Parts: sequence; structure tokens; C-alpha cells
Amino acid sequence: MDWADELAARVSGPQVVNDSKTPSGTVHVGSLRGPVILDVVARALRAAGIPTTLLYGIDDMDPMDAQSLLTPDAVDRYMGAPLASIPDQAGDGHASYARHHAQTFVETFAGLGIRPDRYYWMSEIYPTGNLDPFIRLALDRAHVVRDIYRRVANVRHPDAWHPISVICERCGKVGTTIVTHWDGDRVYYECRPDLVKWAAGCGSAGWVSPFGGRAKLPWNLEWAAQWSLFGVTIEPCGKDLATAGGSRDRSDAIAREVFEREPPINVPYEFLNVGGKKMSTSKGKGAAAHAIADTIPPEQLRFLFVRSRPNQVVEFEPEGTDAIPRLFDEFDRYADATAGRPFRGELAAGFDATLRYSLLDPDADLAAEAGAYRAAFSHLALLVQIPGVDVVARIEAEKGSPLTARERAALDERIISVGRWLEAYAPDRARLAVRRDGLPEEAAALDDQQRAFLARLAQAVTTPGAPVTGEAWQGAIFTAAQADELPSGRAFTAIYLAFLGRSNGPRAGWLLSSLEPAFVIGRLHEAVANVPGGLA
RNA sequence: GGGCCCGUAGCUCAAUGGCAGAGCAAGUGACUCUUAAUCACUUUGUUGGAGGUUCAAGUCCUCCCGGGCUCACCA
Repeated sequence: MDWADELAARVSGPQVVNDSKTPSGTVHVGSLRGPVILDVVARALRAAGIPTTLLYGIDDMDPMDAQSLLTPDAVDRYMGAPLASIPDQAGDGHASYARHHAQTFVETFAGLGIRPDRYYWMSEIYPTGNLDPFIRLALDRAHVVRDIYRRVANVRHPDAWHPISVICERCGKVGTTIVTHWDGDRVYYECRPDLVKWAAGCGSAGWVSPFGGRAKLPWNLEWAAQWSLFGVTIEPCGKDLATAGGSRDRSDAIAREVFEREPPINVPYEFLNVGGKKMSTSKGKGAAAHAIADTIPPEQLRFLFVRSRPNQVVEFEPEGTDAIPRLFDEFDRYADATAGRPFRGELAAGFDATLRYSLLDPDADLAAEAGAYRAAFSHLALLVQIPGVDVVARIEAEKGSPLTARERAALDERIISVGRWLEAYAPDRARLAVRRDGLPEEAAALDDQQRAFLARLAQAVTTPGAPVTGEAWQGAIFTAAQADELPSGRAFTAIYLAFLGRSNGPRAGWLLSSLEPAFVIGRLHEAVANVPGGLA
């Protein structure tokens, strides 16, 4: 049983699983852990026969608070304005800044097999008036809210402060307004130039009704109001919010004391660390973060997150390591185990659930998916580097039967991953380079028997004309080795040393067939004749 | 300064309080057609440290060290 199943076993009755996000910037890999956990929780509940609704909110009434996300000419006008009312800075046709970025992550989620039953937009919820009862409660109990902030978070608001942000009637900003009076019908607000450091209000003031979309609840109240409005029973949150005295504590207290409802079950989760550090778009790891998502296919990315308990930091360092190949290998091992094939080592109980929750399609046939033929990542990494090899045909030959459409699609996906990995992350030892410039010094390690074998091979391929196919070359190698009674392993080592300067390599026949015969023969002779300098 | 999470083999991680284990990496060997594959075997530990509870502690308690995150004017 895996962690999500354990959670599902603890609850009864219909569940509403929720999360929400501010559409302020692009999504990086680390920030995908939350949505994956959210989705897996919902899948586990459903697998346990519990009626479950998965909701995802877009907090597009949140104020813009980062200048770097705006074009310079938009800063004065839009800092502090709701994201939903800022024009699309990318200028690619979206109705607003919020729509632009929300679309990015809706698409990203869909690509990861995360399809909430419903996305809700706060900019659409407020005008319906559905939040008005909560706005009224918050204003009536403003002293309770102030007390919670002081007690739980040690934040002291002025006595006149009320938990609502009016959208300024004149300048349209929401981050710059403060409400100081509430008469049970309207609120008195001021749009201050200096309320917050990051945005300047226009200075207007007045009495206005806070209902029907004219005002927004501060984040902690809005969160608790979402729980009440939608009947949320489970909501994971990142540990940045889950800390004591942090956002979640405040919202929990507000839910209980202001809206009089138990907060949902929390599933606090840790982050994804890259090289021991949290990923962040603002800390220079952003580009790398994006590239990682482009390199790892969705199912392996889900697997990365599903495999670990939420409270465990996921350490992942793809740069110059075999972390990515190993992720694939582990995935394949889980698949082997689930399919009932032999697999190395042992796996904790629940491995089949882990695999199931890693699949894109929640309704996929687990046995069929697990049983599908998958070429090992490192094997592919090798094949794609040999010129002239038909990788698909080669893999099909290794499988022994034609690939299914599903297997072919997975192979194509994996080949793309391999290419990106070799390009961006792979350690040098994974890259294949024929030493064109001359006999590698490592070839000094060749012994007499190996030199004799190379000589025989050179002779064999010259006499009737060089082999053309990889298979023919492979045959020639074995024949030559046999004639000298040289164990094939040492024969191959000899070839690798002569051409690659290393003791192992890809299938030698195919490697040699990708090179010009004249070069191959020349190099063979060199290796036989020359004992590179420096060694007595 | 407060809080939370974490610390187990070189790396990534397991172990209802009950003989510290896997994968990968490394090493040795096998292989006449998958040779960076496959197979067999092997090495690696003061479980961050010190106390305590217990017949028994990686696991529970206290303190310390280290790493990470977070809160104290935002969402």
C-alpha cells in the first residue's frame, strides 16, 4: 500500500480535493510536485471506492507584486492590480496576464495526466456573490481575524484594519487599499500610495459595498472561504505554507473561528531539490528547471514524485550524473515487478500502486502498461549515437516481435529524452567519440594476442572487400577472434581501445560499419604496429 | 529569534520497537553473435553526536551538531 492509499483508507464519505495557484509566472518542475500529489490523492480515493471531486482554483484576483514580471511601461500602472485585470504581457492574444499564465499551467497539468473535474477562477467567483456571506462574516468578526493574526502569526494589524481589500474604483488596484470602517452595508477604504512597498495606490478614498466582486478577501481568508464554499475535505500544501504560524495555520484558525468549519485534512509536502537546493525560477536554476521537464516524459516525472512520501525531500541532480537514466531504470523495474517479470532486488509493498499512479491515464490497463516492452534508457543512449543505426528496427529485433503502437510511441518519447539528456546533462563518459585524430594512448594496453587479433581482422576485411553491414562486421570480428582463440570479450576490448580509447563500447560491428572502411583498416594497422610512446 | 522537515553504504532510498537491507555505482569472474547487454559472485556502515527509557532503539524521550525550508510588513 502506498502513501496515497494509506490516506484514502483513513477517510470515509465523499471527498472534495482542492488546490489553487496564483497565475503569476511560469511553472517549473519543482512546483509540479503539488499538482501530482493532488492528483494521486484523488486517484487513490477513487480507487478505494470513495466518490471524489477534484477542484483546482486559479487565484487570479491576487495582486501583481513582482515588477520583473511586467514590461517596464506597465509597472506603475499595474503593480498591485489583480492579475485578472492586467493585459497579457506576452501579447499573444490572451484576455489577461492571468489567463496567459493559467493556460500554461492548465496545459502543463493536462500533459501530466492531471485533469481536475473543474477549474474555478476567483475573478469569476466573486461577481457571482457566492462569497458575499463569507465577506460579511469576516467583516463582522474583524476583531477575531485581527486576534488570530496576532496570536497565530504574530502579525499586528491596526485596530481599524478590516480583512478585505477593495478594488480601487479609480485605479483598479487591490494590493494598495485598506478598509478602516464597516457599517454593515458598506466599507470605507483608502487607496494609499505607501501601504505596501511594491505598489503605489492612487490616494482616492470612499464608501463602497464590498460585495459582488468589488472587493477581495485577503489570501488567508480567501483560502478558508474556498474550503467552506466548495466543501473541501482534503487539501495538500507545500511546506512553505505549512510551517507553524504560516499561512496554513492562519487559514485553519480562520476556518474554525470565523467561518466555523473544520479545515480540510492537510497533506504537507516537501520540495524538489536540485543539487541540494530548492528549485526556483528566480535563483538561476529556472532555465534548468524548464529543461528538466522537457527531458523527462510525463510518466517518469510523475514517478519521481509518486515514489517518495510527500514529507520527503526529493533530491534530484541531473547535471553530469546518471540520475535521469536511473529514474527510467527504476520505472522499468517497477513495471517488471508489476507485470510479474523477474526483477533485480526487492521492492517495498505498494510498488504496483506507485506504477499505476505514475501512468498518465488513470483508467489505463495496469497489466498491459506494465507488460509493455521498454528499451533500457542507457541502451538507447548508446544506439542513438551510432550513425546509421535504425534504432526502431534494432529495438524491434531485440524484442523479437513488432512493437505495438503504444510501445512505439513510448520508444519515440524515450528517444527524444535520450537526445536531450545527451545534449544537456549526460556525463562525458556517456558520450561516444571515435578518436579520429590518432591512435588513443589507451591502446598501449593492448597485449600481443589482441594485436594479433586486430591484424587478422584488418587482413580479413581487406582481402575480399570490407563488410558493409553491422552484422557482417560483427561476424568478421567473431571469426577473427575465434581463429586466434581469443575470448570474445578481449577481442571487443581491443577494438574499443583502438577506436574509442576505452575498454567498452557499443556493439562493435555496428560501430565499425558506421565508419569509412579505409579509416577502420588504417586504424587497425596503427594499433597493431604502434606501441604509443611513453611506455617502455 | 520561533517553527517544521530531514540526517542510514560512494549516490538515491527501504526497514508494525525485534538478526541494518535494496537499487545504482565500484570490484572479480563467465560469455561463439544483445558485449555500456546478460549472468554469477564480492566489498562498503560508530544509522550525524551524547545521554536516557526498554529484555531489545535506525525507530520512542532529552540535549547538541549539520543541512533544508519557513514565519515575524505578501500571496
